Amino acid sequence: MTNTPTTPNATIRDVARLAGVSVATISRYLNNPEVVSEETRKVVQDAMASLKYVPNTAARNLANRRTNTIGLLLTDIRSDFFTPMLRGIEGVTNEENYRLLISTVGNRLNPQALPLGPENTDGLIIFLDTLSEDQLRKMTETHYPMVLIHQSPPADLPIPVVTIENKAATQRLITHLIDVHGRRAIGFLRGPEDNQDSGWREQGYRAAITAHGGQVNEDFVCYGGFDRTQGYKATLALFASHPETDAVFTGDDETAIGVLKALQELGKVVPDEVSVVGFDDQILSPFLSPPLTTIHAPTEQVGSEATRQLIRLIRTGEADPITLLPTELVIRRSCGCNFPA
Amino acid sequence: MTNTPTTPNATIRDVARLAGVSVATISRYLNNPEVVSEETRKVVQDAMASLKYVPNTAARNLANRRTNTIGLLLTDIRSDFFTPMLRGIEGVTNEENYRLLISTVGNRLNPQALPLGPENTDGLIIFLDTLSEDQLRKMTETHYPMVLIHQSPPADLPIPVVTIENKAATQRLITHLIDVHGRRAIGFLRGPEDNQDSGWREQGYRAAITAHGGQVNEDFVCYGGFDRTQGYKATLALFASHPETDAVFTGDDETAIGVLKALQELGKVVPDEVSVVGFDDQILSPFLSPPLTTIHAPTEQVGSEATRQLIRLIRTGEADPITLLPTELVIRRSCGCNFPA
DNA sequence: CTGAAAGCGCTTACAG
DNA sequence: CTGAAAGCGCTTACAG
Repeated sequence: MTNTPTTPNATIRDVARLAGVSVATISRYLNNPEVVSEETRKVVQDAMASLKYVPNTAARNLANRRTNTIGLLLTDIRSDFFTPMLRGIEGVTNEENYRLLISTVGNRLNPQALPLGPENTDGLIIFLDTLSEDQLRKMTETHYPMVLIHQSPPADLPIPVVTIENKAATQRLITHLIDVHGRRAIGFLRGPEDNQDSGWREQGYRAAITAHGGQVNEDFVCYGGFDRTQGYKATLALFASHPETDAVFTGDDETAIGVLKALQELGKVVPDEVSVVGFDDQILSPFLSPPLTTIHAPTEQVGSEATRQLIRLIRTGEADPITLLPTELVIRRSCGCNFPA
Repeated sequence: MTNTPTTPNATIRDVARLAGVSVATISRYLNNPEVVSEETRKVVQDAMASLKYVPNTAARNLANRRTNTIGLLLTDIRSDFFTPMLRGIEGVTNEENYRLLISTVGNRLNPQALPLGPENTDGLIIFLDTLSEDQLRKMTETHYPMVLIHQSPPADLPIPVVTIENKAATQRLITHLIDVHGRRAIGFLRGPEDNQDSGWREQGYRAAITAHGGQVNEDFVCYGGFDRTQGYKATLALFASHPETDAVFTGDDETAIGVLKALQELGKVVPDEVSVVGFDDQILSPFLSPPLTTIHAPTEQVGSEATRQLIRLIRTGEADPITLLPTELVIRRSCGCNFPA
């Protein structure tokens, strides 16, 4: 299958010639139609149409010193998490007439050559642990607009953050397990060591237990990745050492899948014998069996809000230092409640 | 939070001045270091480093008449399907040093203004039903490189396609239901009317039944979207009119979730009374209960292969007219086999 | 409301 | 191996 180049595209000069006006007028028509006289406008329109003229973006970017593009930097493209976030980002970029450039970087490897930067984007949305503190610091020095998602910047760097409310929601969830379902031995698969969301959730977990006069048994706080397999293994290990466990709270819904599988193998009936609750409310959560009680994280909004903040930062030089989006308890069946089937 | 612009970036001219050479030499160093003398190279390196020089992409693009960027055009960002595909695409663009621009367009609405085109990308990957035949035709006329995913072009348009093998795999799957599990009344939730994959799967379904001396009962072929809710409703309707149904084949795994839910409510035990099988092998499929027998679709490879074809088309003007990636039967529990738990 | 001209930051034949 | 100069296709003060 062959694709041979055709006649080169018409340029602004061609349009000007055909319309019998100057290139400046064409440019004005493009950027500010109302300053061009009604009559001229018509001629220009016709000329553009008959030449099928499409302005050259590179030339406009060069002359304007901006790219009208924002970048999204990720470590990888995985998980249910990613899709709604991207949808939120893409929705706003589309609305605001920005283009969206996406790139992954190996997790903090090869710190030099970033594929996205001032040379091709007006600003950057940075997801989670994508960049090292050092890189963030350098990029901040150049005043390149950036917004972080689900990660606070190093203390002295004024980079805006968009993330979700973790602690209060978790406290509410654990309190529900204690008050309504009488759970006492609540395992917590907290997630990765350095994940900030996990840290806040752990605070909520501890606060809930302490507030009920309990004391946190450190055996119940298990570290690990957000990952089905790890959830599966951690659950088996937890019940091996603490068979009295009567509830498992996982740092995300993804992990809950592994937990449910492990409990099934152990012959523990959920939720009769053991409650299972998660965090995120991913799209599959209502379809698990039993349907998962969890905290709804507004992931799509995180994406859209981060994009709005970034565009504001680009345009006005200002943004909210921190945006904390509200989360919400979603009661289903896996905690022990009677979820309408 | 404020972000004030800083001193403008160094240009090639600044570097040339500091290094005491011409801008042409700097440009050569950038594009073809080996043609610059060892000695000059050192001086240039130092100058670039001390000025923290970053070449301006817009200027390079303008001078080169290319963007080093490829575009991905979608109707929406949804489903488990999207993530692996994007991962495949992004992997190759990264490898080949292309940037990736992503945009959605409302499904064939507003046919004029595409956000992606020759003005900002060297070529385009087009997913499914994103563009009308008319648009494809116009863009083909300009010899703009494009590759279609999961959709053939109109007959006379030479646009390369990357998709998967649907028919043979489906025939194998249905044959398995008939031969191994003795199923005879196999409902088929085929998916959207105009989806080409669905069309091929339907051919496989019919071929399998016919090959076994059966006759296809048209009541068993149900149209609908790829969607849990529709799967749920279609299943209820199917069993209402045909309670003898002993298997359901859904056009994708997503829909199978709704099918399983409906069967549970109907009190039909899967797979003892009814087999359920899907297509795609999405990440959640092994975690459904029971684990889903399905056809594995190499979605990530579809993404990477489409990207390779596009880059080849851009660079050489040639690409394979059609790339059909192999699919594979994945036996789990929901068909009736004994899947190792 | 419109035009002439300089400039955006690079690349690349053409000479040497 | 290197430089001077034209060109890539736009935008935008400056005049008028």
